[in-house]
Amino acid sequence: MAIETPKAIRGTQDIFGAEAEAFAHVVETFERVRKLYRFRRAEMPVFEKTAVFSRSLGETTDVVSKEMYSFDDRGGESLTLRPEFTAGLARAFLTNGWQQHAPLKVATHGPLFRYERPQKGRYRQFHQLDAEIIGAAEPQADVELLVMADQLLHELGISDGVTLMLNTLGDAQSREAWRAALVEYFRAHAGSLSEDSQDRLERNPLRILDSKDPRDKPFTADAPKIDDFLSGEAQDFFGQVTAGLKAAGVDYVRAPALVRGLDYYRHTAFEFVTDRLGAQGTVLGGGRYDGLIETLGGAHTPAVGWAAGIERLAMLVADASIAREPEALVILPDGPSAILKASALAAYIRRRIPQLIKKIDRDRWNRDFAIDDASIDGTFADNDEMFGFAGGVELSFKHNQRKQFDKAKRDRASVIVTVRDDGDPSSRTMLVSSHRTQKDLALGALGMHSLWSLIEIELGESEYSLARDTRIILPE
RNA sequence: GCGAUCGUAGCUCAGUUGGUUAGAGCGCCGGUUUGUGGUACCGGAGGUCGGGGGUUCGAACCCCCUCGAUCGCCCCA
Repeated sequence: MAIETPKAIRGTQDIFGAEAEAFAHVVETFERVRKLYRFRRAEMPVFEKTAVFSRSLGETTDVVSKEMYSFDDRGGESLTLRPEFTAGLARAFLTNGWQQHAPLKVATHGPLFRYERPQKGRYRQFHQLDAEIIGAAEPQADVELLVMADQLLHELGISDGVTLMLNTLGDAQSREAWRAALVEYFRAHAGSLSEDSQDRLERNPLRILDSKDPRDKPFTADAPKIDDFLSGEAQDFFGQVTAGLKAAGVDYVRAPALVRGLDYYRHTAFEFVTDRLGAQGTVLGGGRYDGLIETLGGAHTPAVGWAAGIERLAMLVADASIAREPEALVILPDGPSAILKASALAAYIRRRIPQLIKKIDRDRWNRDFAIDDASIDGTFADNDEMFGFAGGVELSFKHNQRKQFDKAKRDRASVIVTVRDDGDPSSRTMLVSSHRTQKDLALGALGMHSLWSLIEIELGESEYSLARDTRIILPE
């Protein structure tokens, strides 16, 4: 009887290789930018009491009413796997006395769970980056978050084709008045609306504006505009947000129909949208949620935040082939007698490389900046590559020599070093086809190839003497 | 939750009026050759044709159910 291999759960993914590199690249870039903007790091549990989400998101929202992974634990308590970050973060803010840090700039990332129909860029276990400012009513907080999001996309190299869609929902009064006007307006045309929109009329009338159904289009154009219902304060607030964006040089498009799905949003609402991911075009979205903390029993605490889908960002990164698997220097023991020597060499190089990189960076720094301050403007761009080193040393231990060599090439080795035992007159080093392009080399990129040159010099006449008999095999 | 397309070796796929032991490339394992490893060649392992049921003398190919993926709707990151 054959043993059946259990299958992965629907909507989950196993990420590997280039995709995993892209995923990690997104997270690493986020961490760097988050520190740059001085957002503090937080980690929260993956599950909470169900009430944390049902109360803050709104009972009637799709997320709460049909997409949550909820279950009773052994004590009979209803728990839920987090479908989003904000509610759990708000709960943590209240239960840990984080109020003392307000306005608190926090960031986190990790897995979230939603029972939805899987599609490209949409999974049941998915991952988000998240940034929030809790306890700040100032529009400058909204601006800070948006500028940070914009920089993140730029640093990921995927800002082309991504547009910031911006809207305001006004304060609670403005939003309510607008909502009432919309209901009245659409109710007059209810008979002509799509079934979906007739349903939305009761549950979430704002969303009718977003409808893609051609039957709704004629009515959405003439629907009441939020701008006509904004209070003076709400107008002023939005004006300060847009002025802040202009001052920081962040482009946006006013999207009066943009409405976020969750009940807690007020004032600023925004999405960064791309047309390259089909129906899942929203890559980062968020807004202000001044009422949320109160729904969890806290004092009135204004807050803003956004979340971004790591999978979606990673797909854009992969399309732009920005993230590469690290290049390799491969060390092959040439026969069993050379195994120990090869591992000694690998250990030496691996320990030495971080110091060499520091030394190179320091030398370049001195060369570029110490000589002439006036040159600073021009040197930053030139030096982008020097911080991008991603290389590794692979010590091969497969027994078949031929396979070792073939595998090294498949793994895109920049340098292959074979090691033979002492006393073997044919001891030699081989440099095999550098896979870096001419352009990379011309830029003086810090690759495995150039690092190996330094190591060769260091080794000199040592016991390895690997630089002798060097042979270079040119790329095809 | 609704609609559409699809599901054949590890990967990419071929395989129609349903008919003998289901194929290719790449990968994997072994070997030969090449003046020392980028080549070429030989051989081998590996497939419940997503799963279950049905129609039929006989189905990878037809029908039903089911699971999964993809695309769209809904919703959202």
